[in-house]
This record gives sequence, C-alpha cells and structure tokens, in this order.
Amino acid sequence: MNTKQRILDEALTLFSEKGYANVYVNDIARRVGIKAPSLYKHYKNKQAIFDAIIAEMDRKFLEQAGLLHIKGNDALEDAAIYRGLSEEQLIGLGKSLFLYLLHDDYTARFRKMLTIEQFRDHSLAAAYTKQYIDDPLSYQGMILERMVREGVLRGEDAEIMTLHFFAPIYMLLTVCDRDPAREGESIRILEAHIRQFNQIYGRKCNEQ
Amino acid sequence: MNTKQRILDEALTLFSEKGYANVYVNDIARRVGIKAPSLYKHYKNKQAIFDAIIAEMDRKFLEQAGLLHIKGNDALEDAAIYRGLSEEQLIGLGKSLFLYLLHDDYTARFRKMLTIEQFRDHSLAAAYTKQYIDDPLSYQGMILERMVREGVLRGEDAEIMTLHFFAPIYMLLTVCDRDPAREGESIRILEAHIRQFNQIYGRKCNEQ
DNA sequence: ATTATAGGCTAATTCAAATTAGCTGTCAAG
DNA sequence: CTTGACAGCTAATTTGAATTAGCCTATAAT
Repeated sequence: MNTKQRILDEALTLFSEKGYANVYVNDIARRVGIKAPSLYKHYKNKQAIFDAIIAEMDRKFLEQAGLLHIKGNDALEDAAIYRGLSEEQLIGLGKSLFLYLLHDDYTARFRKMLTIEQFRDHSLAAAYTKQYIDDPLSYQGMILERMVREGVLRGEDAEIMTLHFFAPIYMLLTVCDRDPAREGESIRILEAHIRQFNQIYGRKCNEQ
Repeated sequence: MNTKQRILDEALTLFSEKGYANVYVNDIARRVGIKAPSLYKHYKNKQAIFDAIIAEMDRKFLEQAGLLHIKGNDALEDAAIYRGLSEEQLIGLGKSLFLYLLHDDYTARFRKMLTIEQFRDHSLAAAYTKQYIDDPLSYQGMILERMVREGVLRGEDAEIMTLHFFAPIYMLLTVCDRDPAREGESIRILEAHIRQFNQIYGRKCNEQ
C-alpha cells in the first residue's frame, strides 16, 4: 500500500476511534511513519483526507451493493436453495451477516466514523441509514421474501418480517461496537433470536 | 433557570448537535447571552461543563429508573390491566415509548451526545447501552412477561420476545435521530410492527 | 454605611494544532 | 550526466480557541 493510501487507512482508524476533530494531522503522520508536513504532499489539508475517505467509502459501498445485487439475483435463480434452508442455515445467514458487519475491517471502521460524525452533515447521516439500515433491510428482504414464496416461511407482511429479522441484529451490532466484550453474549442472543424467528415464521417446524 | 443551569442546557444542545470538540466556549456563552470568560465564574473549564452534564444525566437516569421501577411494580400489582390489554393498547405502549424517547428534550439530546462521544470514553459507552438498550429491555420485559403470565401473550422465550418488541423500536429511533423527516414513515412501520408482533405472540387473535 | 461576593466585562496571554516555506535526496526520463 | 518532480525533512508562521488578569457593579449580609 502506498503512502497516499496508508494515510487514508490510518486516518480512518483514528477518525473511527476519536472522531475527526480529536485527531491531529500529527497523529496521522506518526502512524504512517512520516512527519506532519509531508502529509501535505499528498492531500491539500486535513479536510481533504476526510473527504477522500468519504469518496472511497462511496465507491466501496456502490461496489458492494452491486455485488450483493448480483449475488442476490443469482441466488434468486435457484429456488431449491431456499426450499432446502434449515433452521441452522438460517442461523448461519444471520450470524454471518452479523459477524461480517462487526468484524470486516472497512465496514466496522466506516460505521464507527459515521456514527460519530452523522449529526454534523446530513449527507453522512443519509449514507449511514442507507448503508446500515435500508440496504441490509432490502437485501435481507429479498431473501426472506423468496423464502416465503418457496413456502419455507409464512409471511403475513414480508417487510415487517424482515424488520423482525434484522432489527435485533442491528441492535446487537451497536452494542458490540460500544463494548466488544459483549460479543459472545450477543451471538448467543442472536442464535436464540433466529431460532425463535424460525419458530414464529417457519411453515414447518423442522427441529432436531 | 439560573445562569449556571442555562450553561449546561445550552452546552448540551450544542454538544448533541456537533460533539464536544466542535463546540467552542464562545458558542456556549453566546447562546447563554454572556461572554466566554464569564463562563469561568461558573465552571472551572470547558471539560467541567461536560462533566457536569454527565453528572446531571446520571442523576436524571437514576431518578427515572427509580420511577419506572416503582411504576412497573405498581402496574404489576394490577393484573387486570394486562389481561384487558387490546392490540390498540399495545400499539399505544410502543408508540408512547418511541415518541417519548424521540421527543423528550433531555432524553433526545443526551442520546445524541452519547452517540457522538461513546467511543471516546468507555463509561459513556456503558451509560448509553444501559440507558437505551438494557434498561428499556428489562422494563419492557417486565411488562411483556406479565402479559405472558396473564395469558395475553404466549411467550416461548420472554427475553427474546422482548427483543423482538423493542429492537425495531430502537432501530427506527436511530433512523429518526438521523433524519427527522422519516418520523411519519417510522410511526407507520412501528404500528405495523406491533400489529404483527401481536398476531405472532398474541394468544387470542382479537381482530375486528 | 461598609464590605464581601457573585457575576459580568474587556483586554491580554497561552498554547496547541494546522499549515507554509524552503531545503534535500532519490530516481526515472531524456 | 543532468534535470525535474516526487516525497521526505526541519524550522517557521498563522490561527484560533481556551484560559487568565484585572476591573466594574449590584446586591446581600454585617
């Protein structure tokens, strides 16, 4: 990774821990292993570093949305997958979504940074809601809706069903962001949540 | 309200909009209607203002928890209330919780400030989780559990049921904090959520 | 009446963080 | 081999926010 990119990387780490205003160009430079004035060979000023991070985020989000969309569509082609989904697989689906959001390096740092900065700029707030609420809801919704159509789930209202599936995952995520020590507990709750979700919405109760 | 108190009040408003580091003592003073140096007649320094807000928050939270506990216990005395709860009343319960958290002046500003500052100090993170996740879960849990015992709800696992009730409320709350324009939509979703919650967990389907 | 205190002000002062100036070495292109 | 641009450095400079100094007035207590 070249210096220009490393600056973004280290800056993102710092911004996600302390917020833009509490990070000094000095801190960023030190972590990159250069002196503060050298940063200005790569970016016009501190704000430009932040802006570059946002631009990169936008790009990655788009890319990822595209990927999900394609994967989603691909997946939708194969109805058998859905009919065959067991409770354990549903748990796997929720858990992997949760662990991905929690541990993926970029995702986690972006989310924390946006959490801190969201109220200072409406476009950041919008990005947060889109990326961590609306898009996951619509992606999960696509999958669950298909499971309804395949008779795996019985969905009175698929949109609300998706909310019931996703909101607990989201909430546990914010808890773990604040306190990583609660990850174990959260995963146990997550499993219990999905098991009960399956009981409630599952057409056939295929236990043990 | 005296000056000392007004300082806390205006500072909280500003901190909840921009975060501690982006608020200048000047801004606070201007809103109070005095000059910055006069602030120092009331507080040792800027940090002391923040600390006083936190201390006040702790006090109010305790007070409120006490209240809820008492109210909860009082309510628990009267089982008839729970047996008589209709779907509309359950919606009322969720909606009033939601609207209280969203609009109560102190609650909303504290929450936003903690949202911004949570990663800078572990005790703030802990306060957030306690106040906006754990306590509401345990309070709502108390009520829902009672409704299970009174035969209004059938609870496979009351704790997870409470999560299913509360997590969507929490998630919608964060959406509205970011974008107040989504309040109307959120309330509609909230109602649909509780209606479906009642369908799922309600023992008798008392529709029309 | 006197005095102490509380709470305000203006005018410094301090200090730290961002940024700029200007020098240097490296290395690739001509 | 020499030139220019790239990327680093140290040493200023600038800026702006927090805080302190020191003065003033009102008012409440003695």
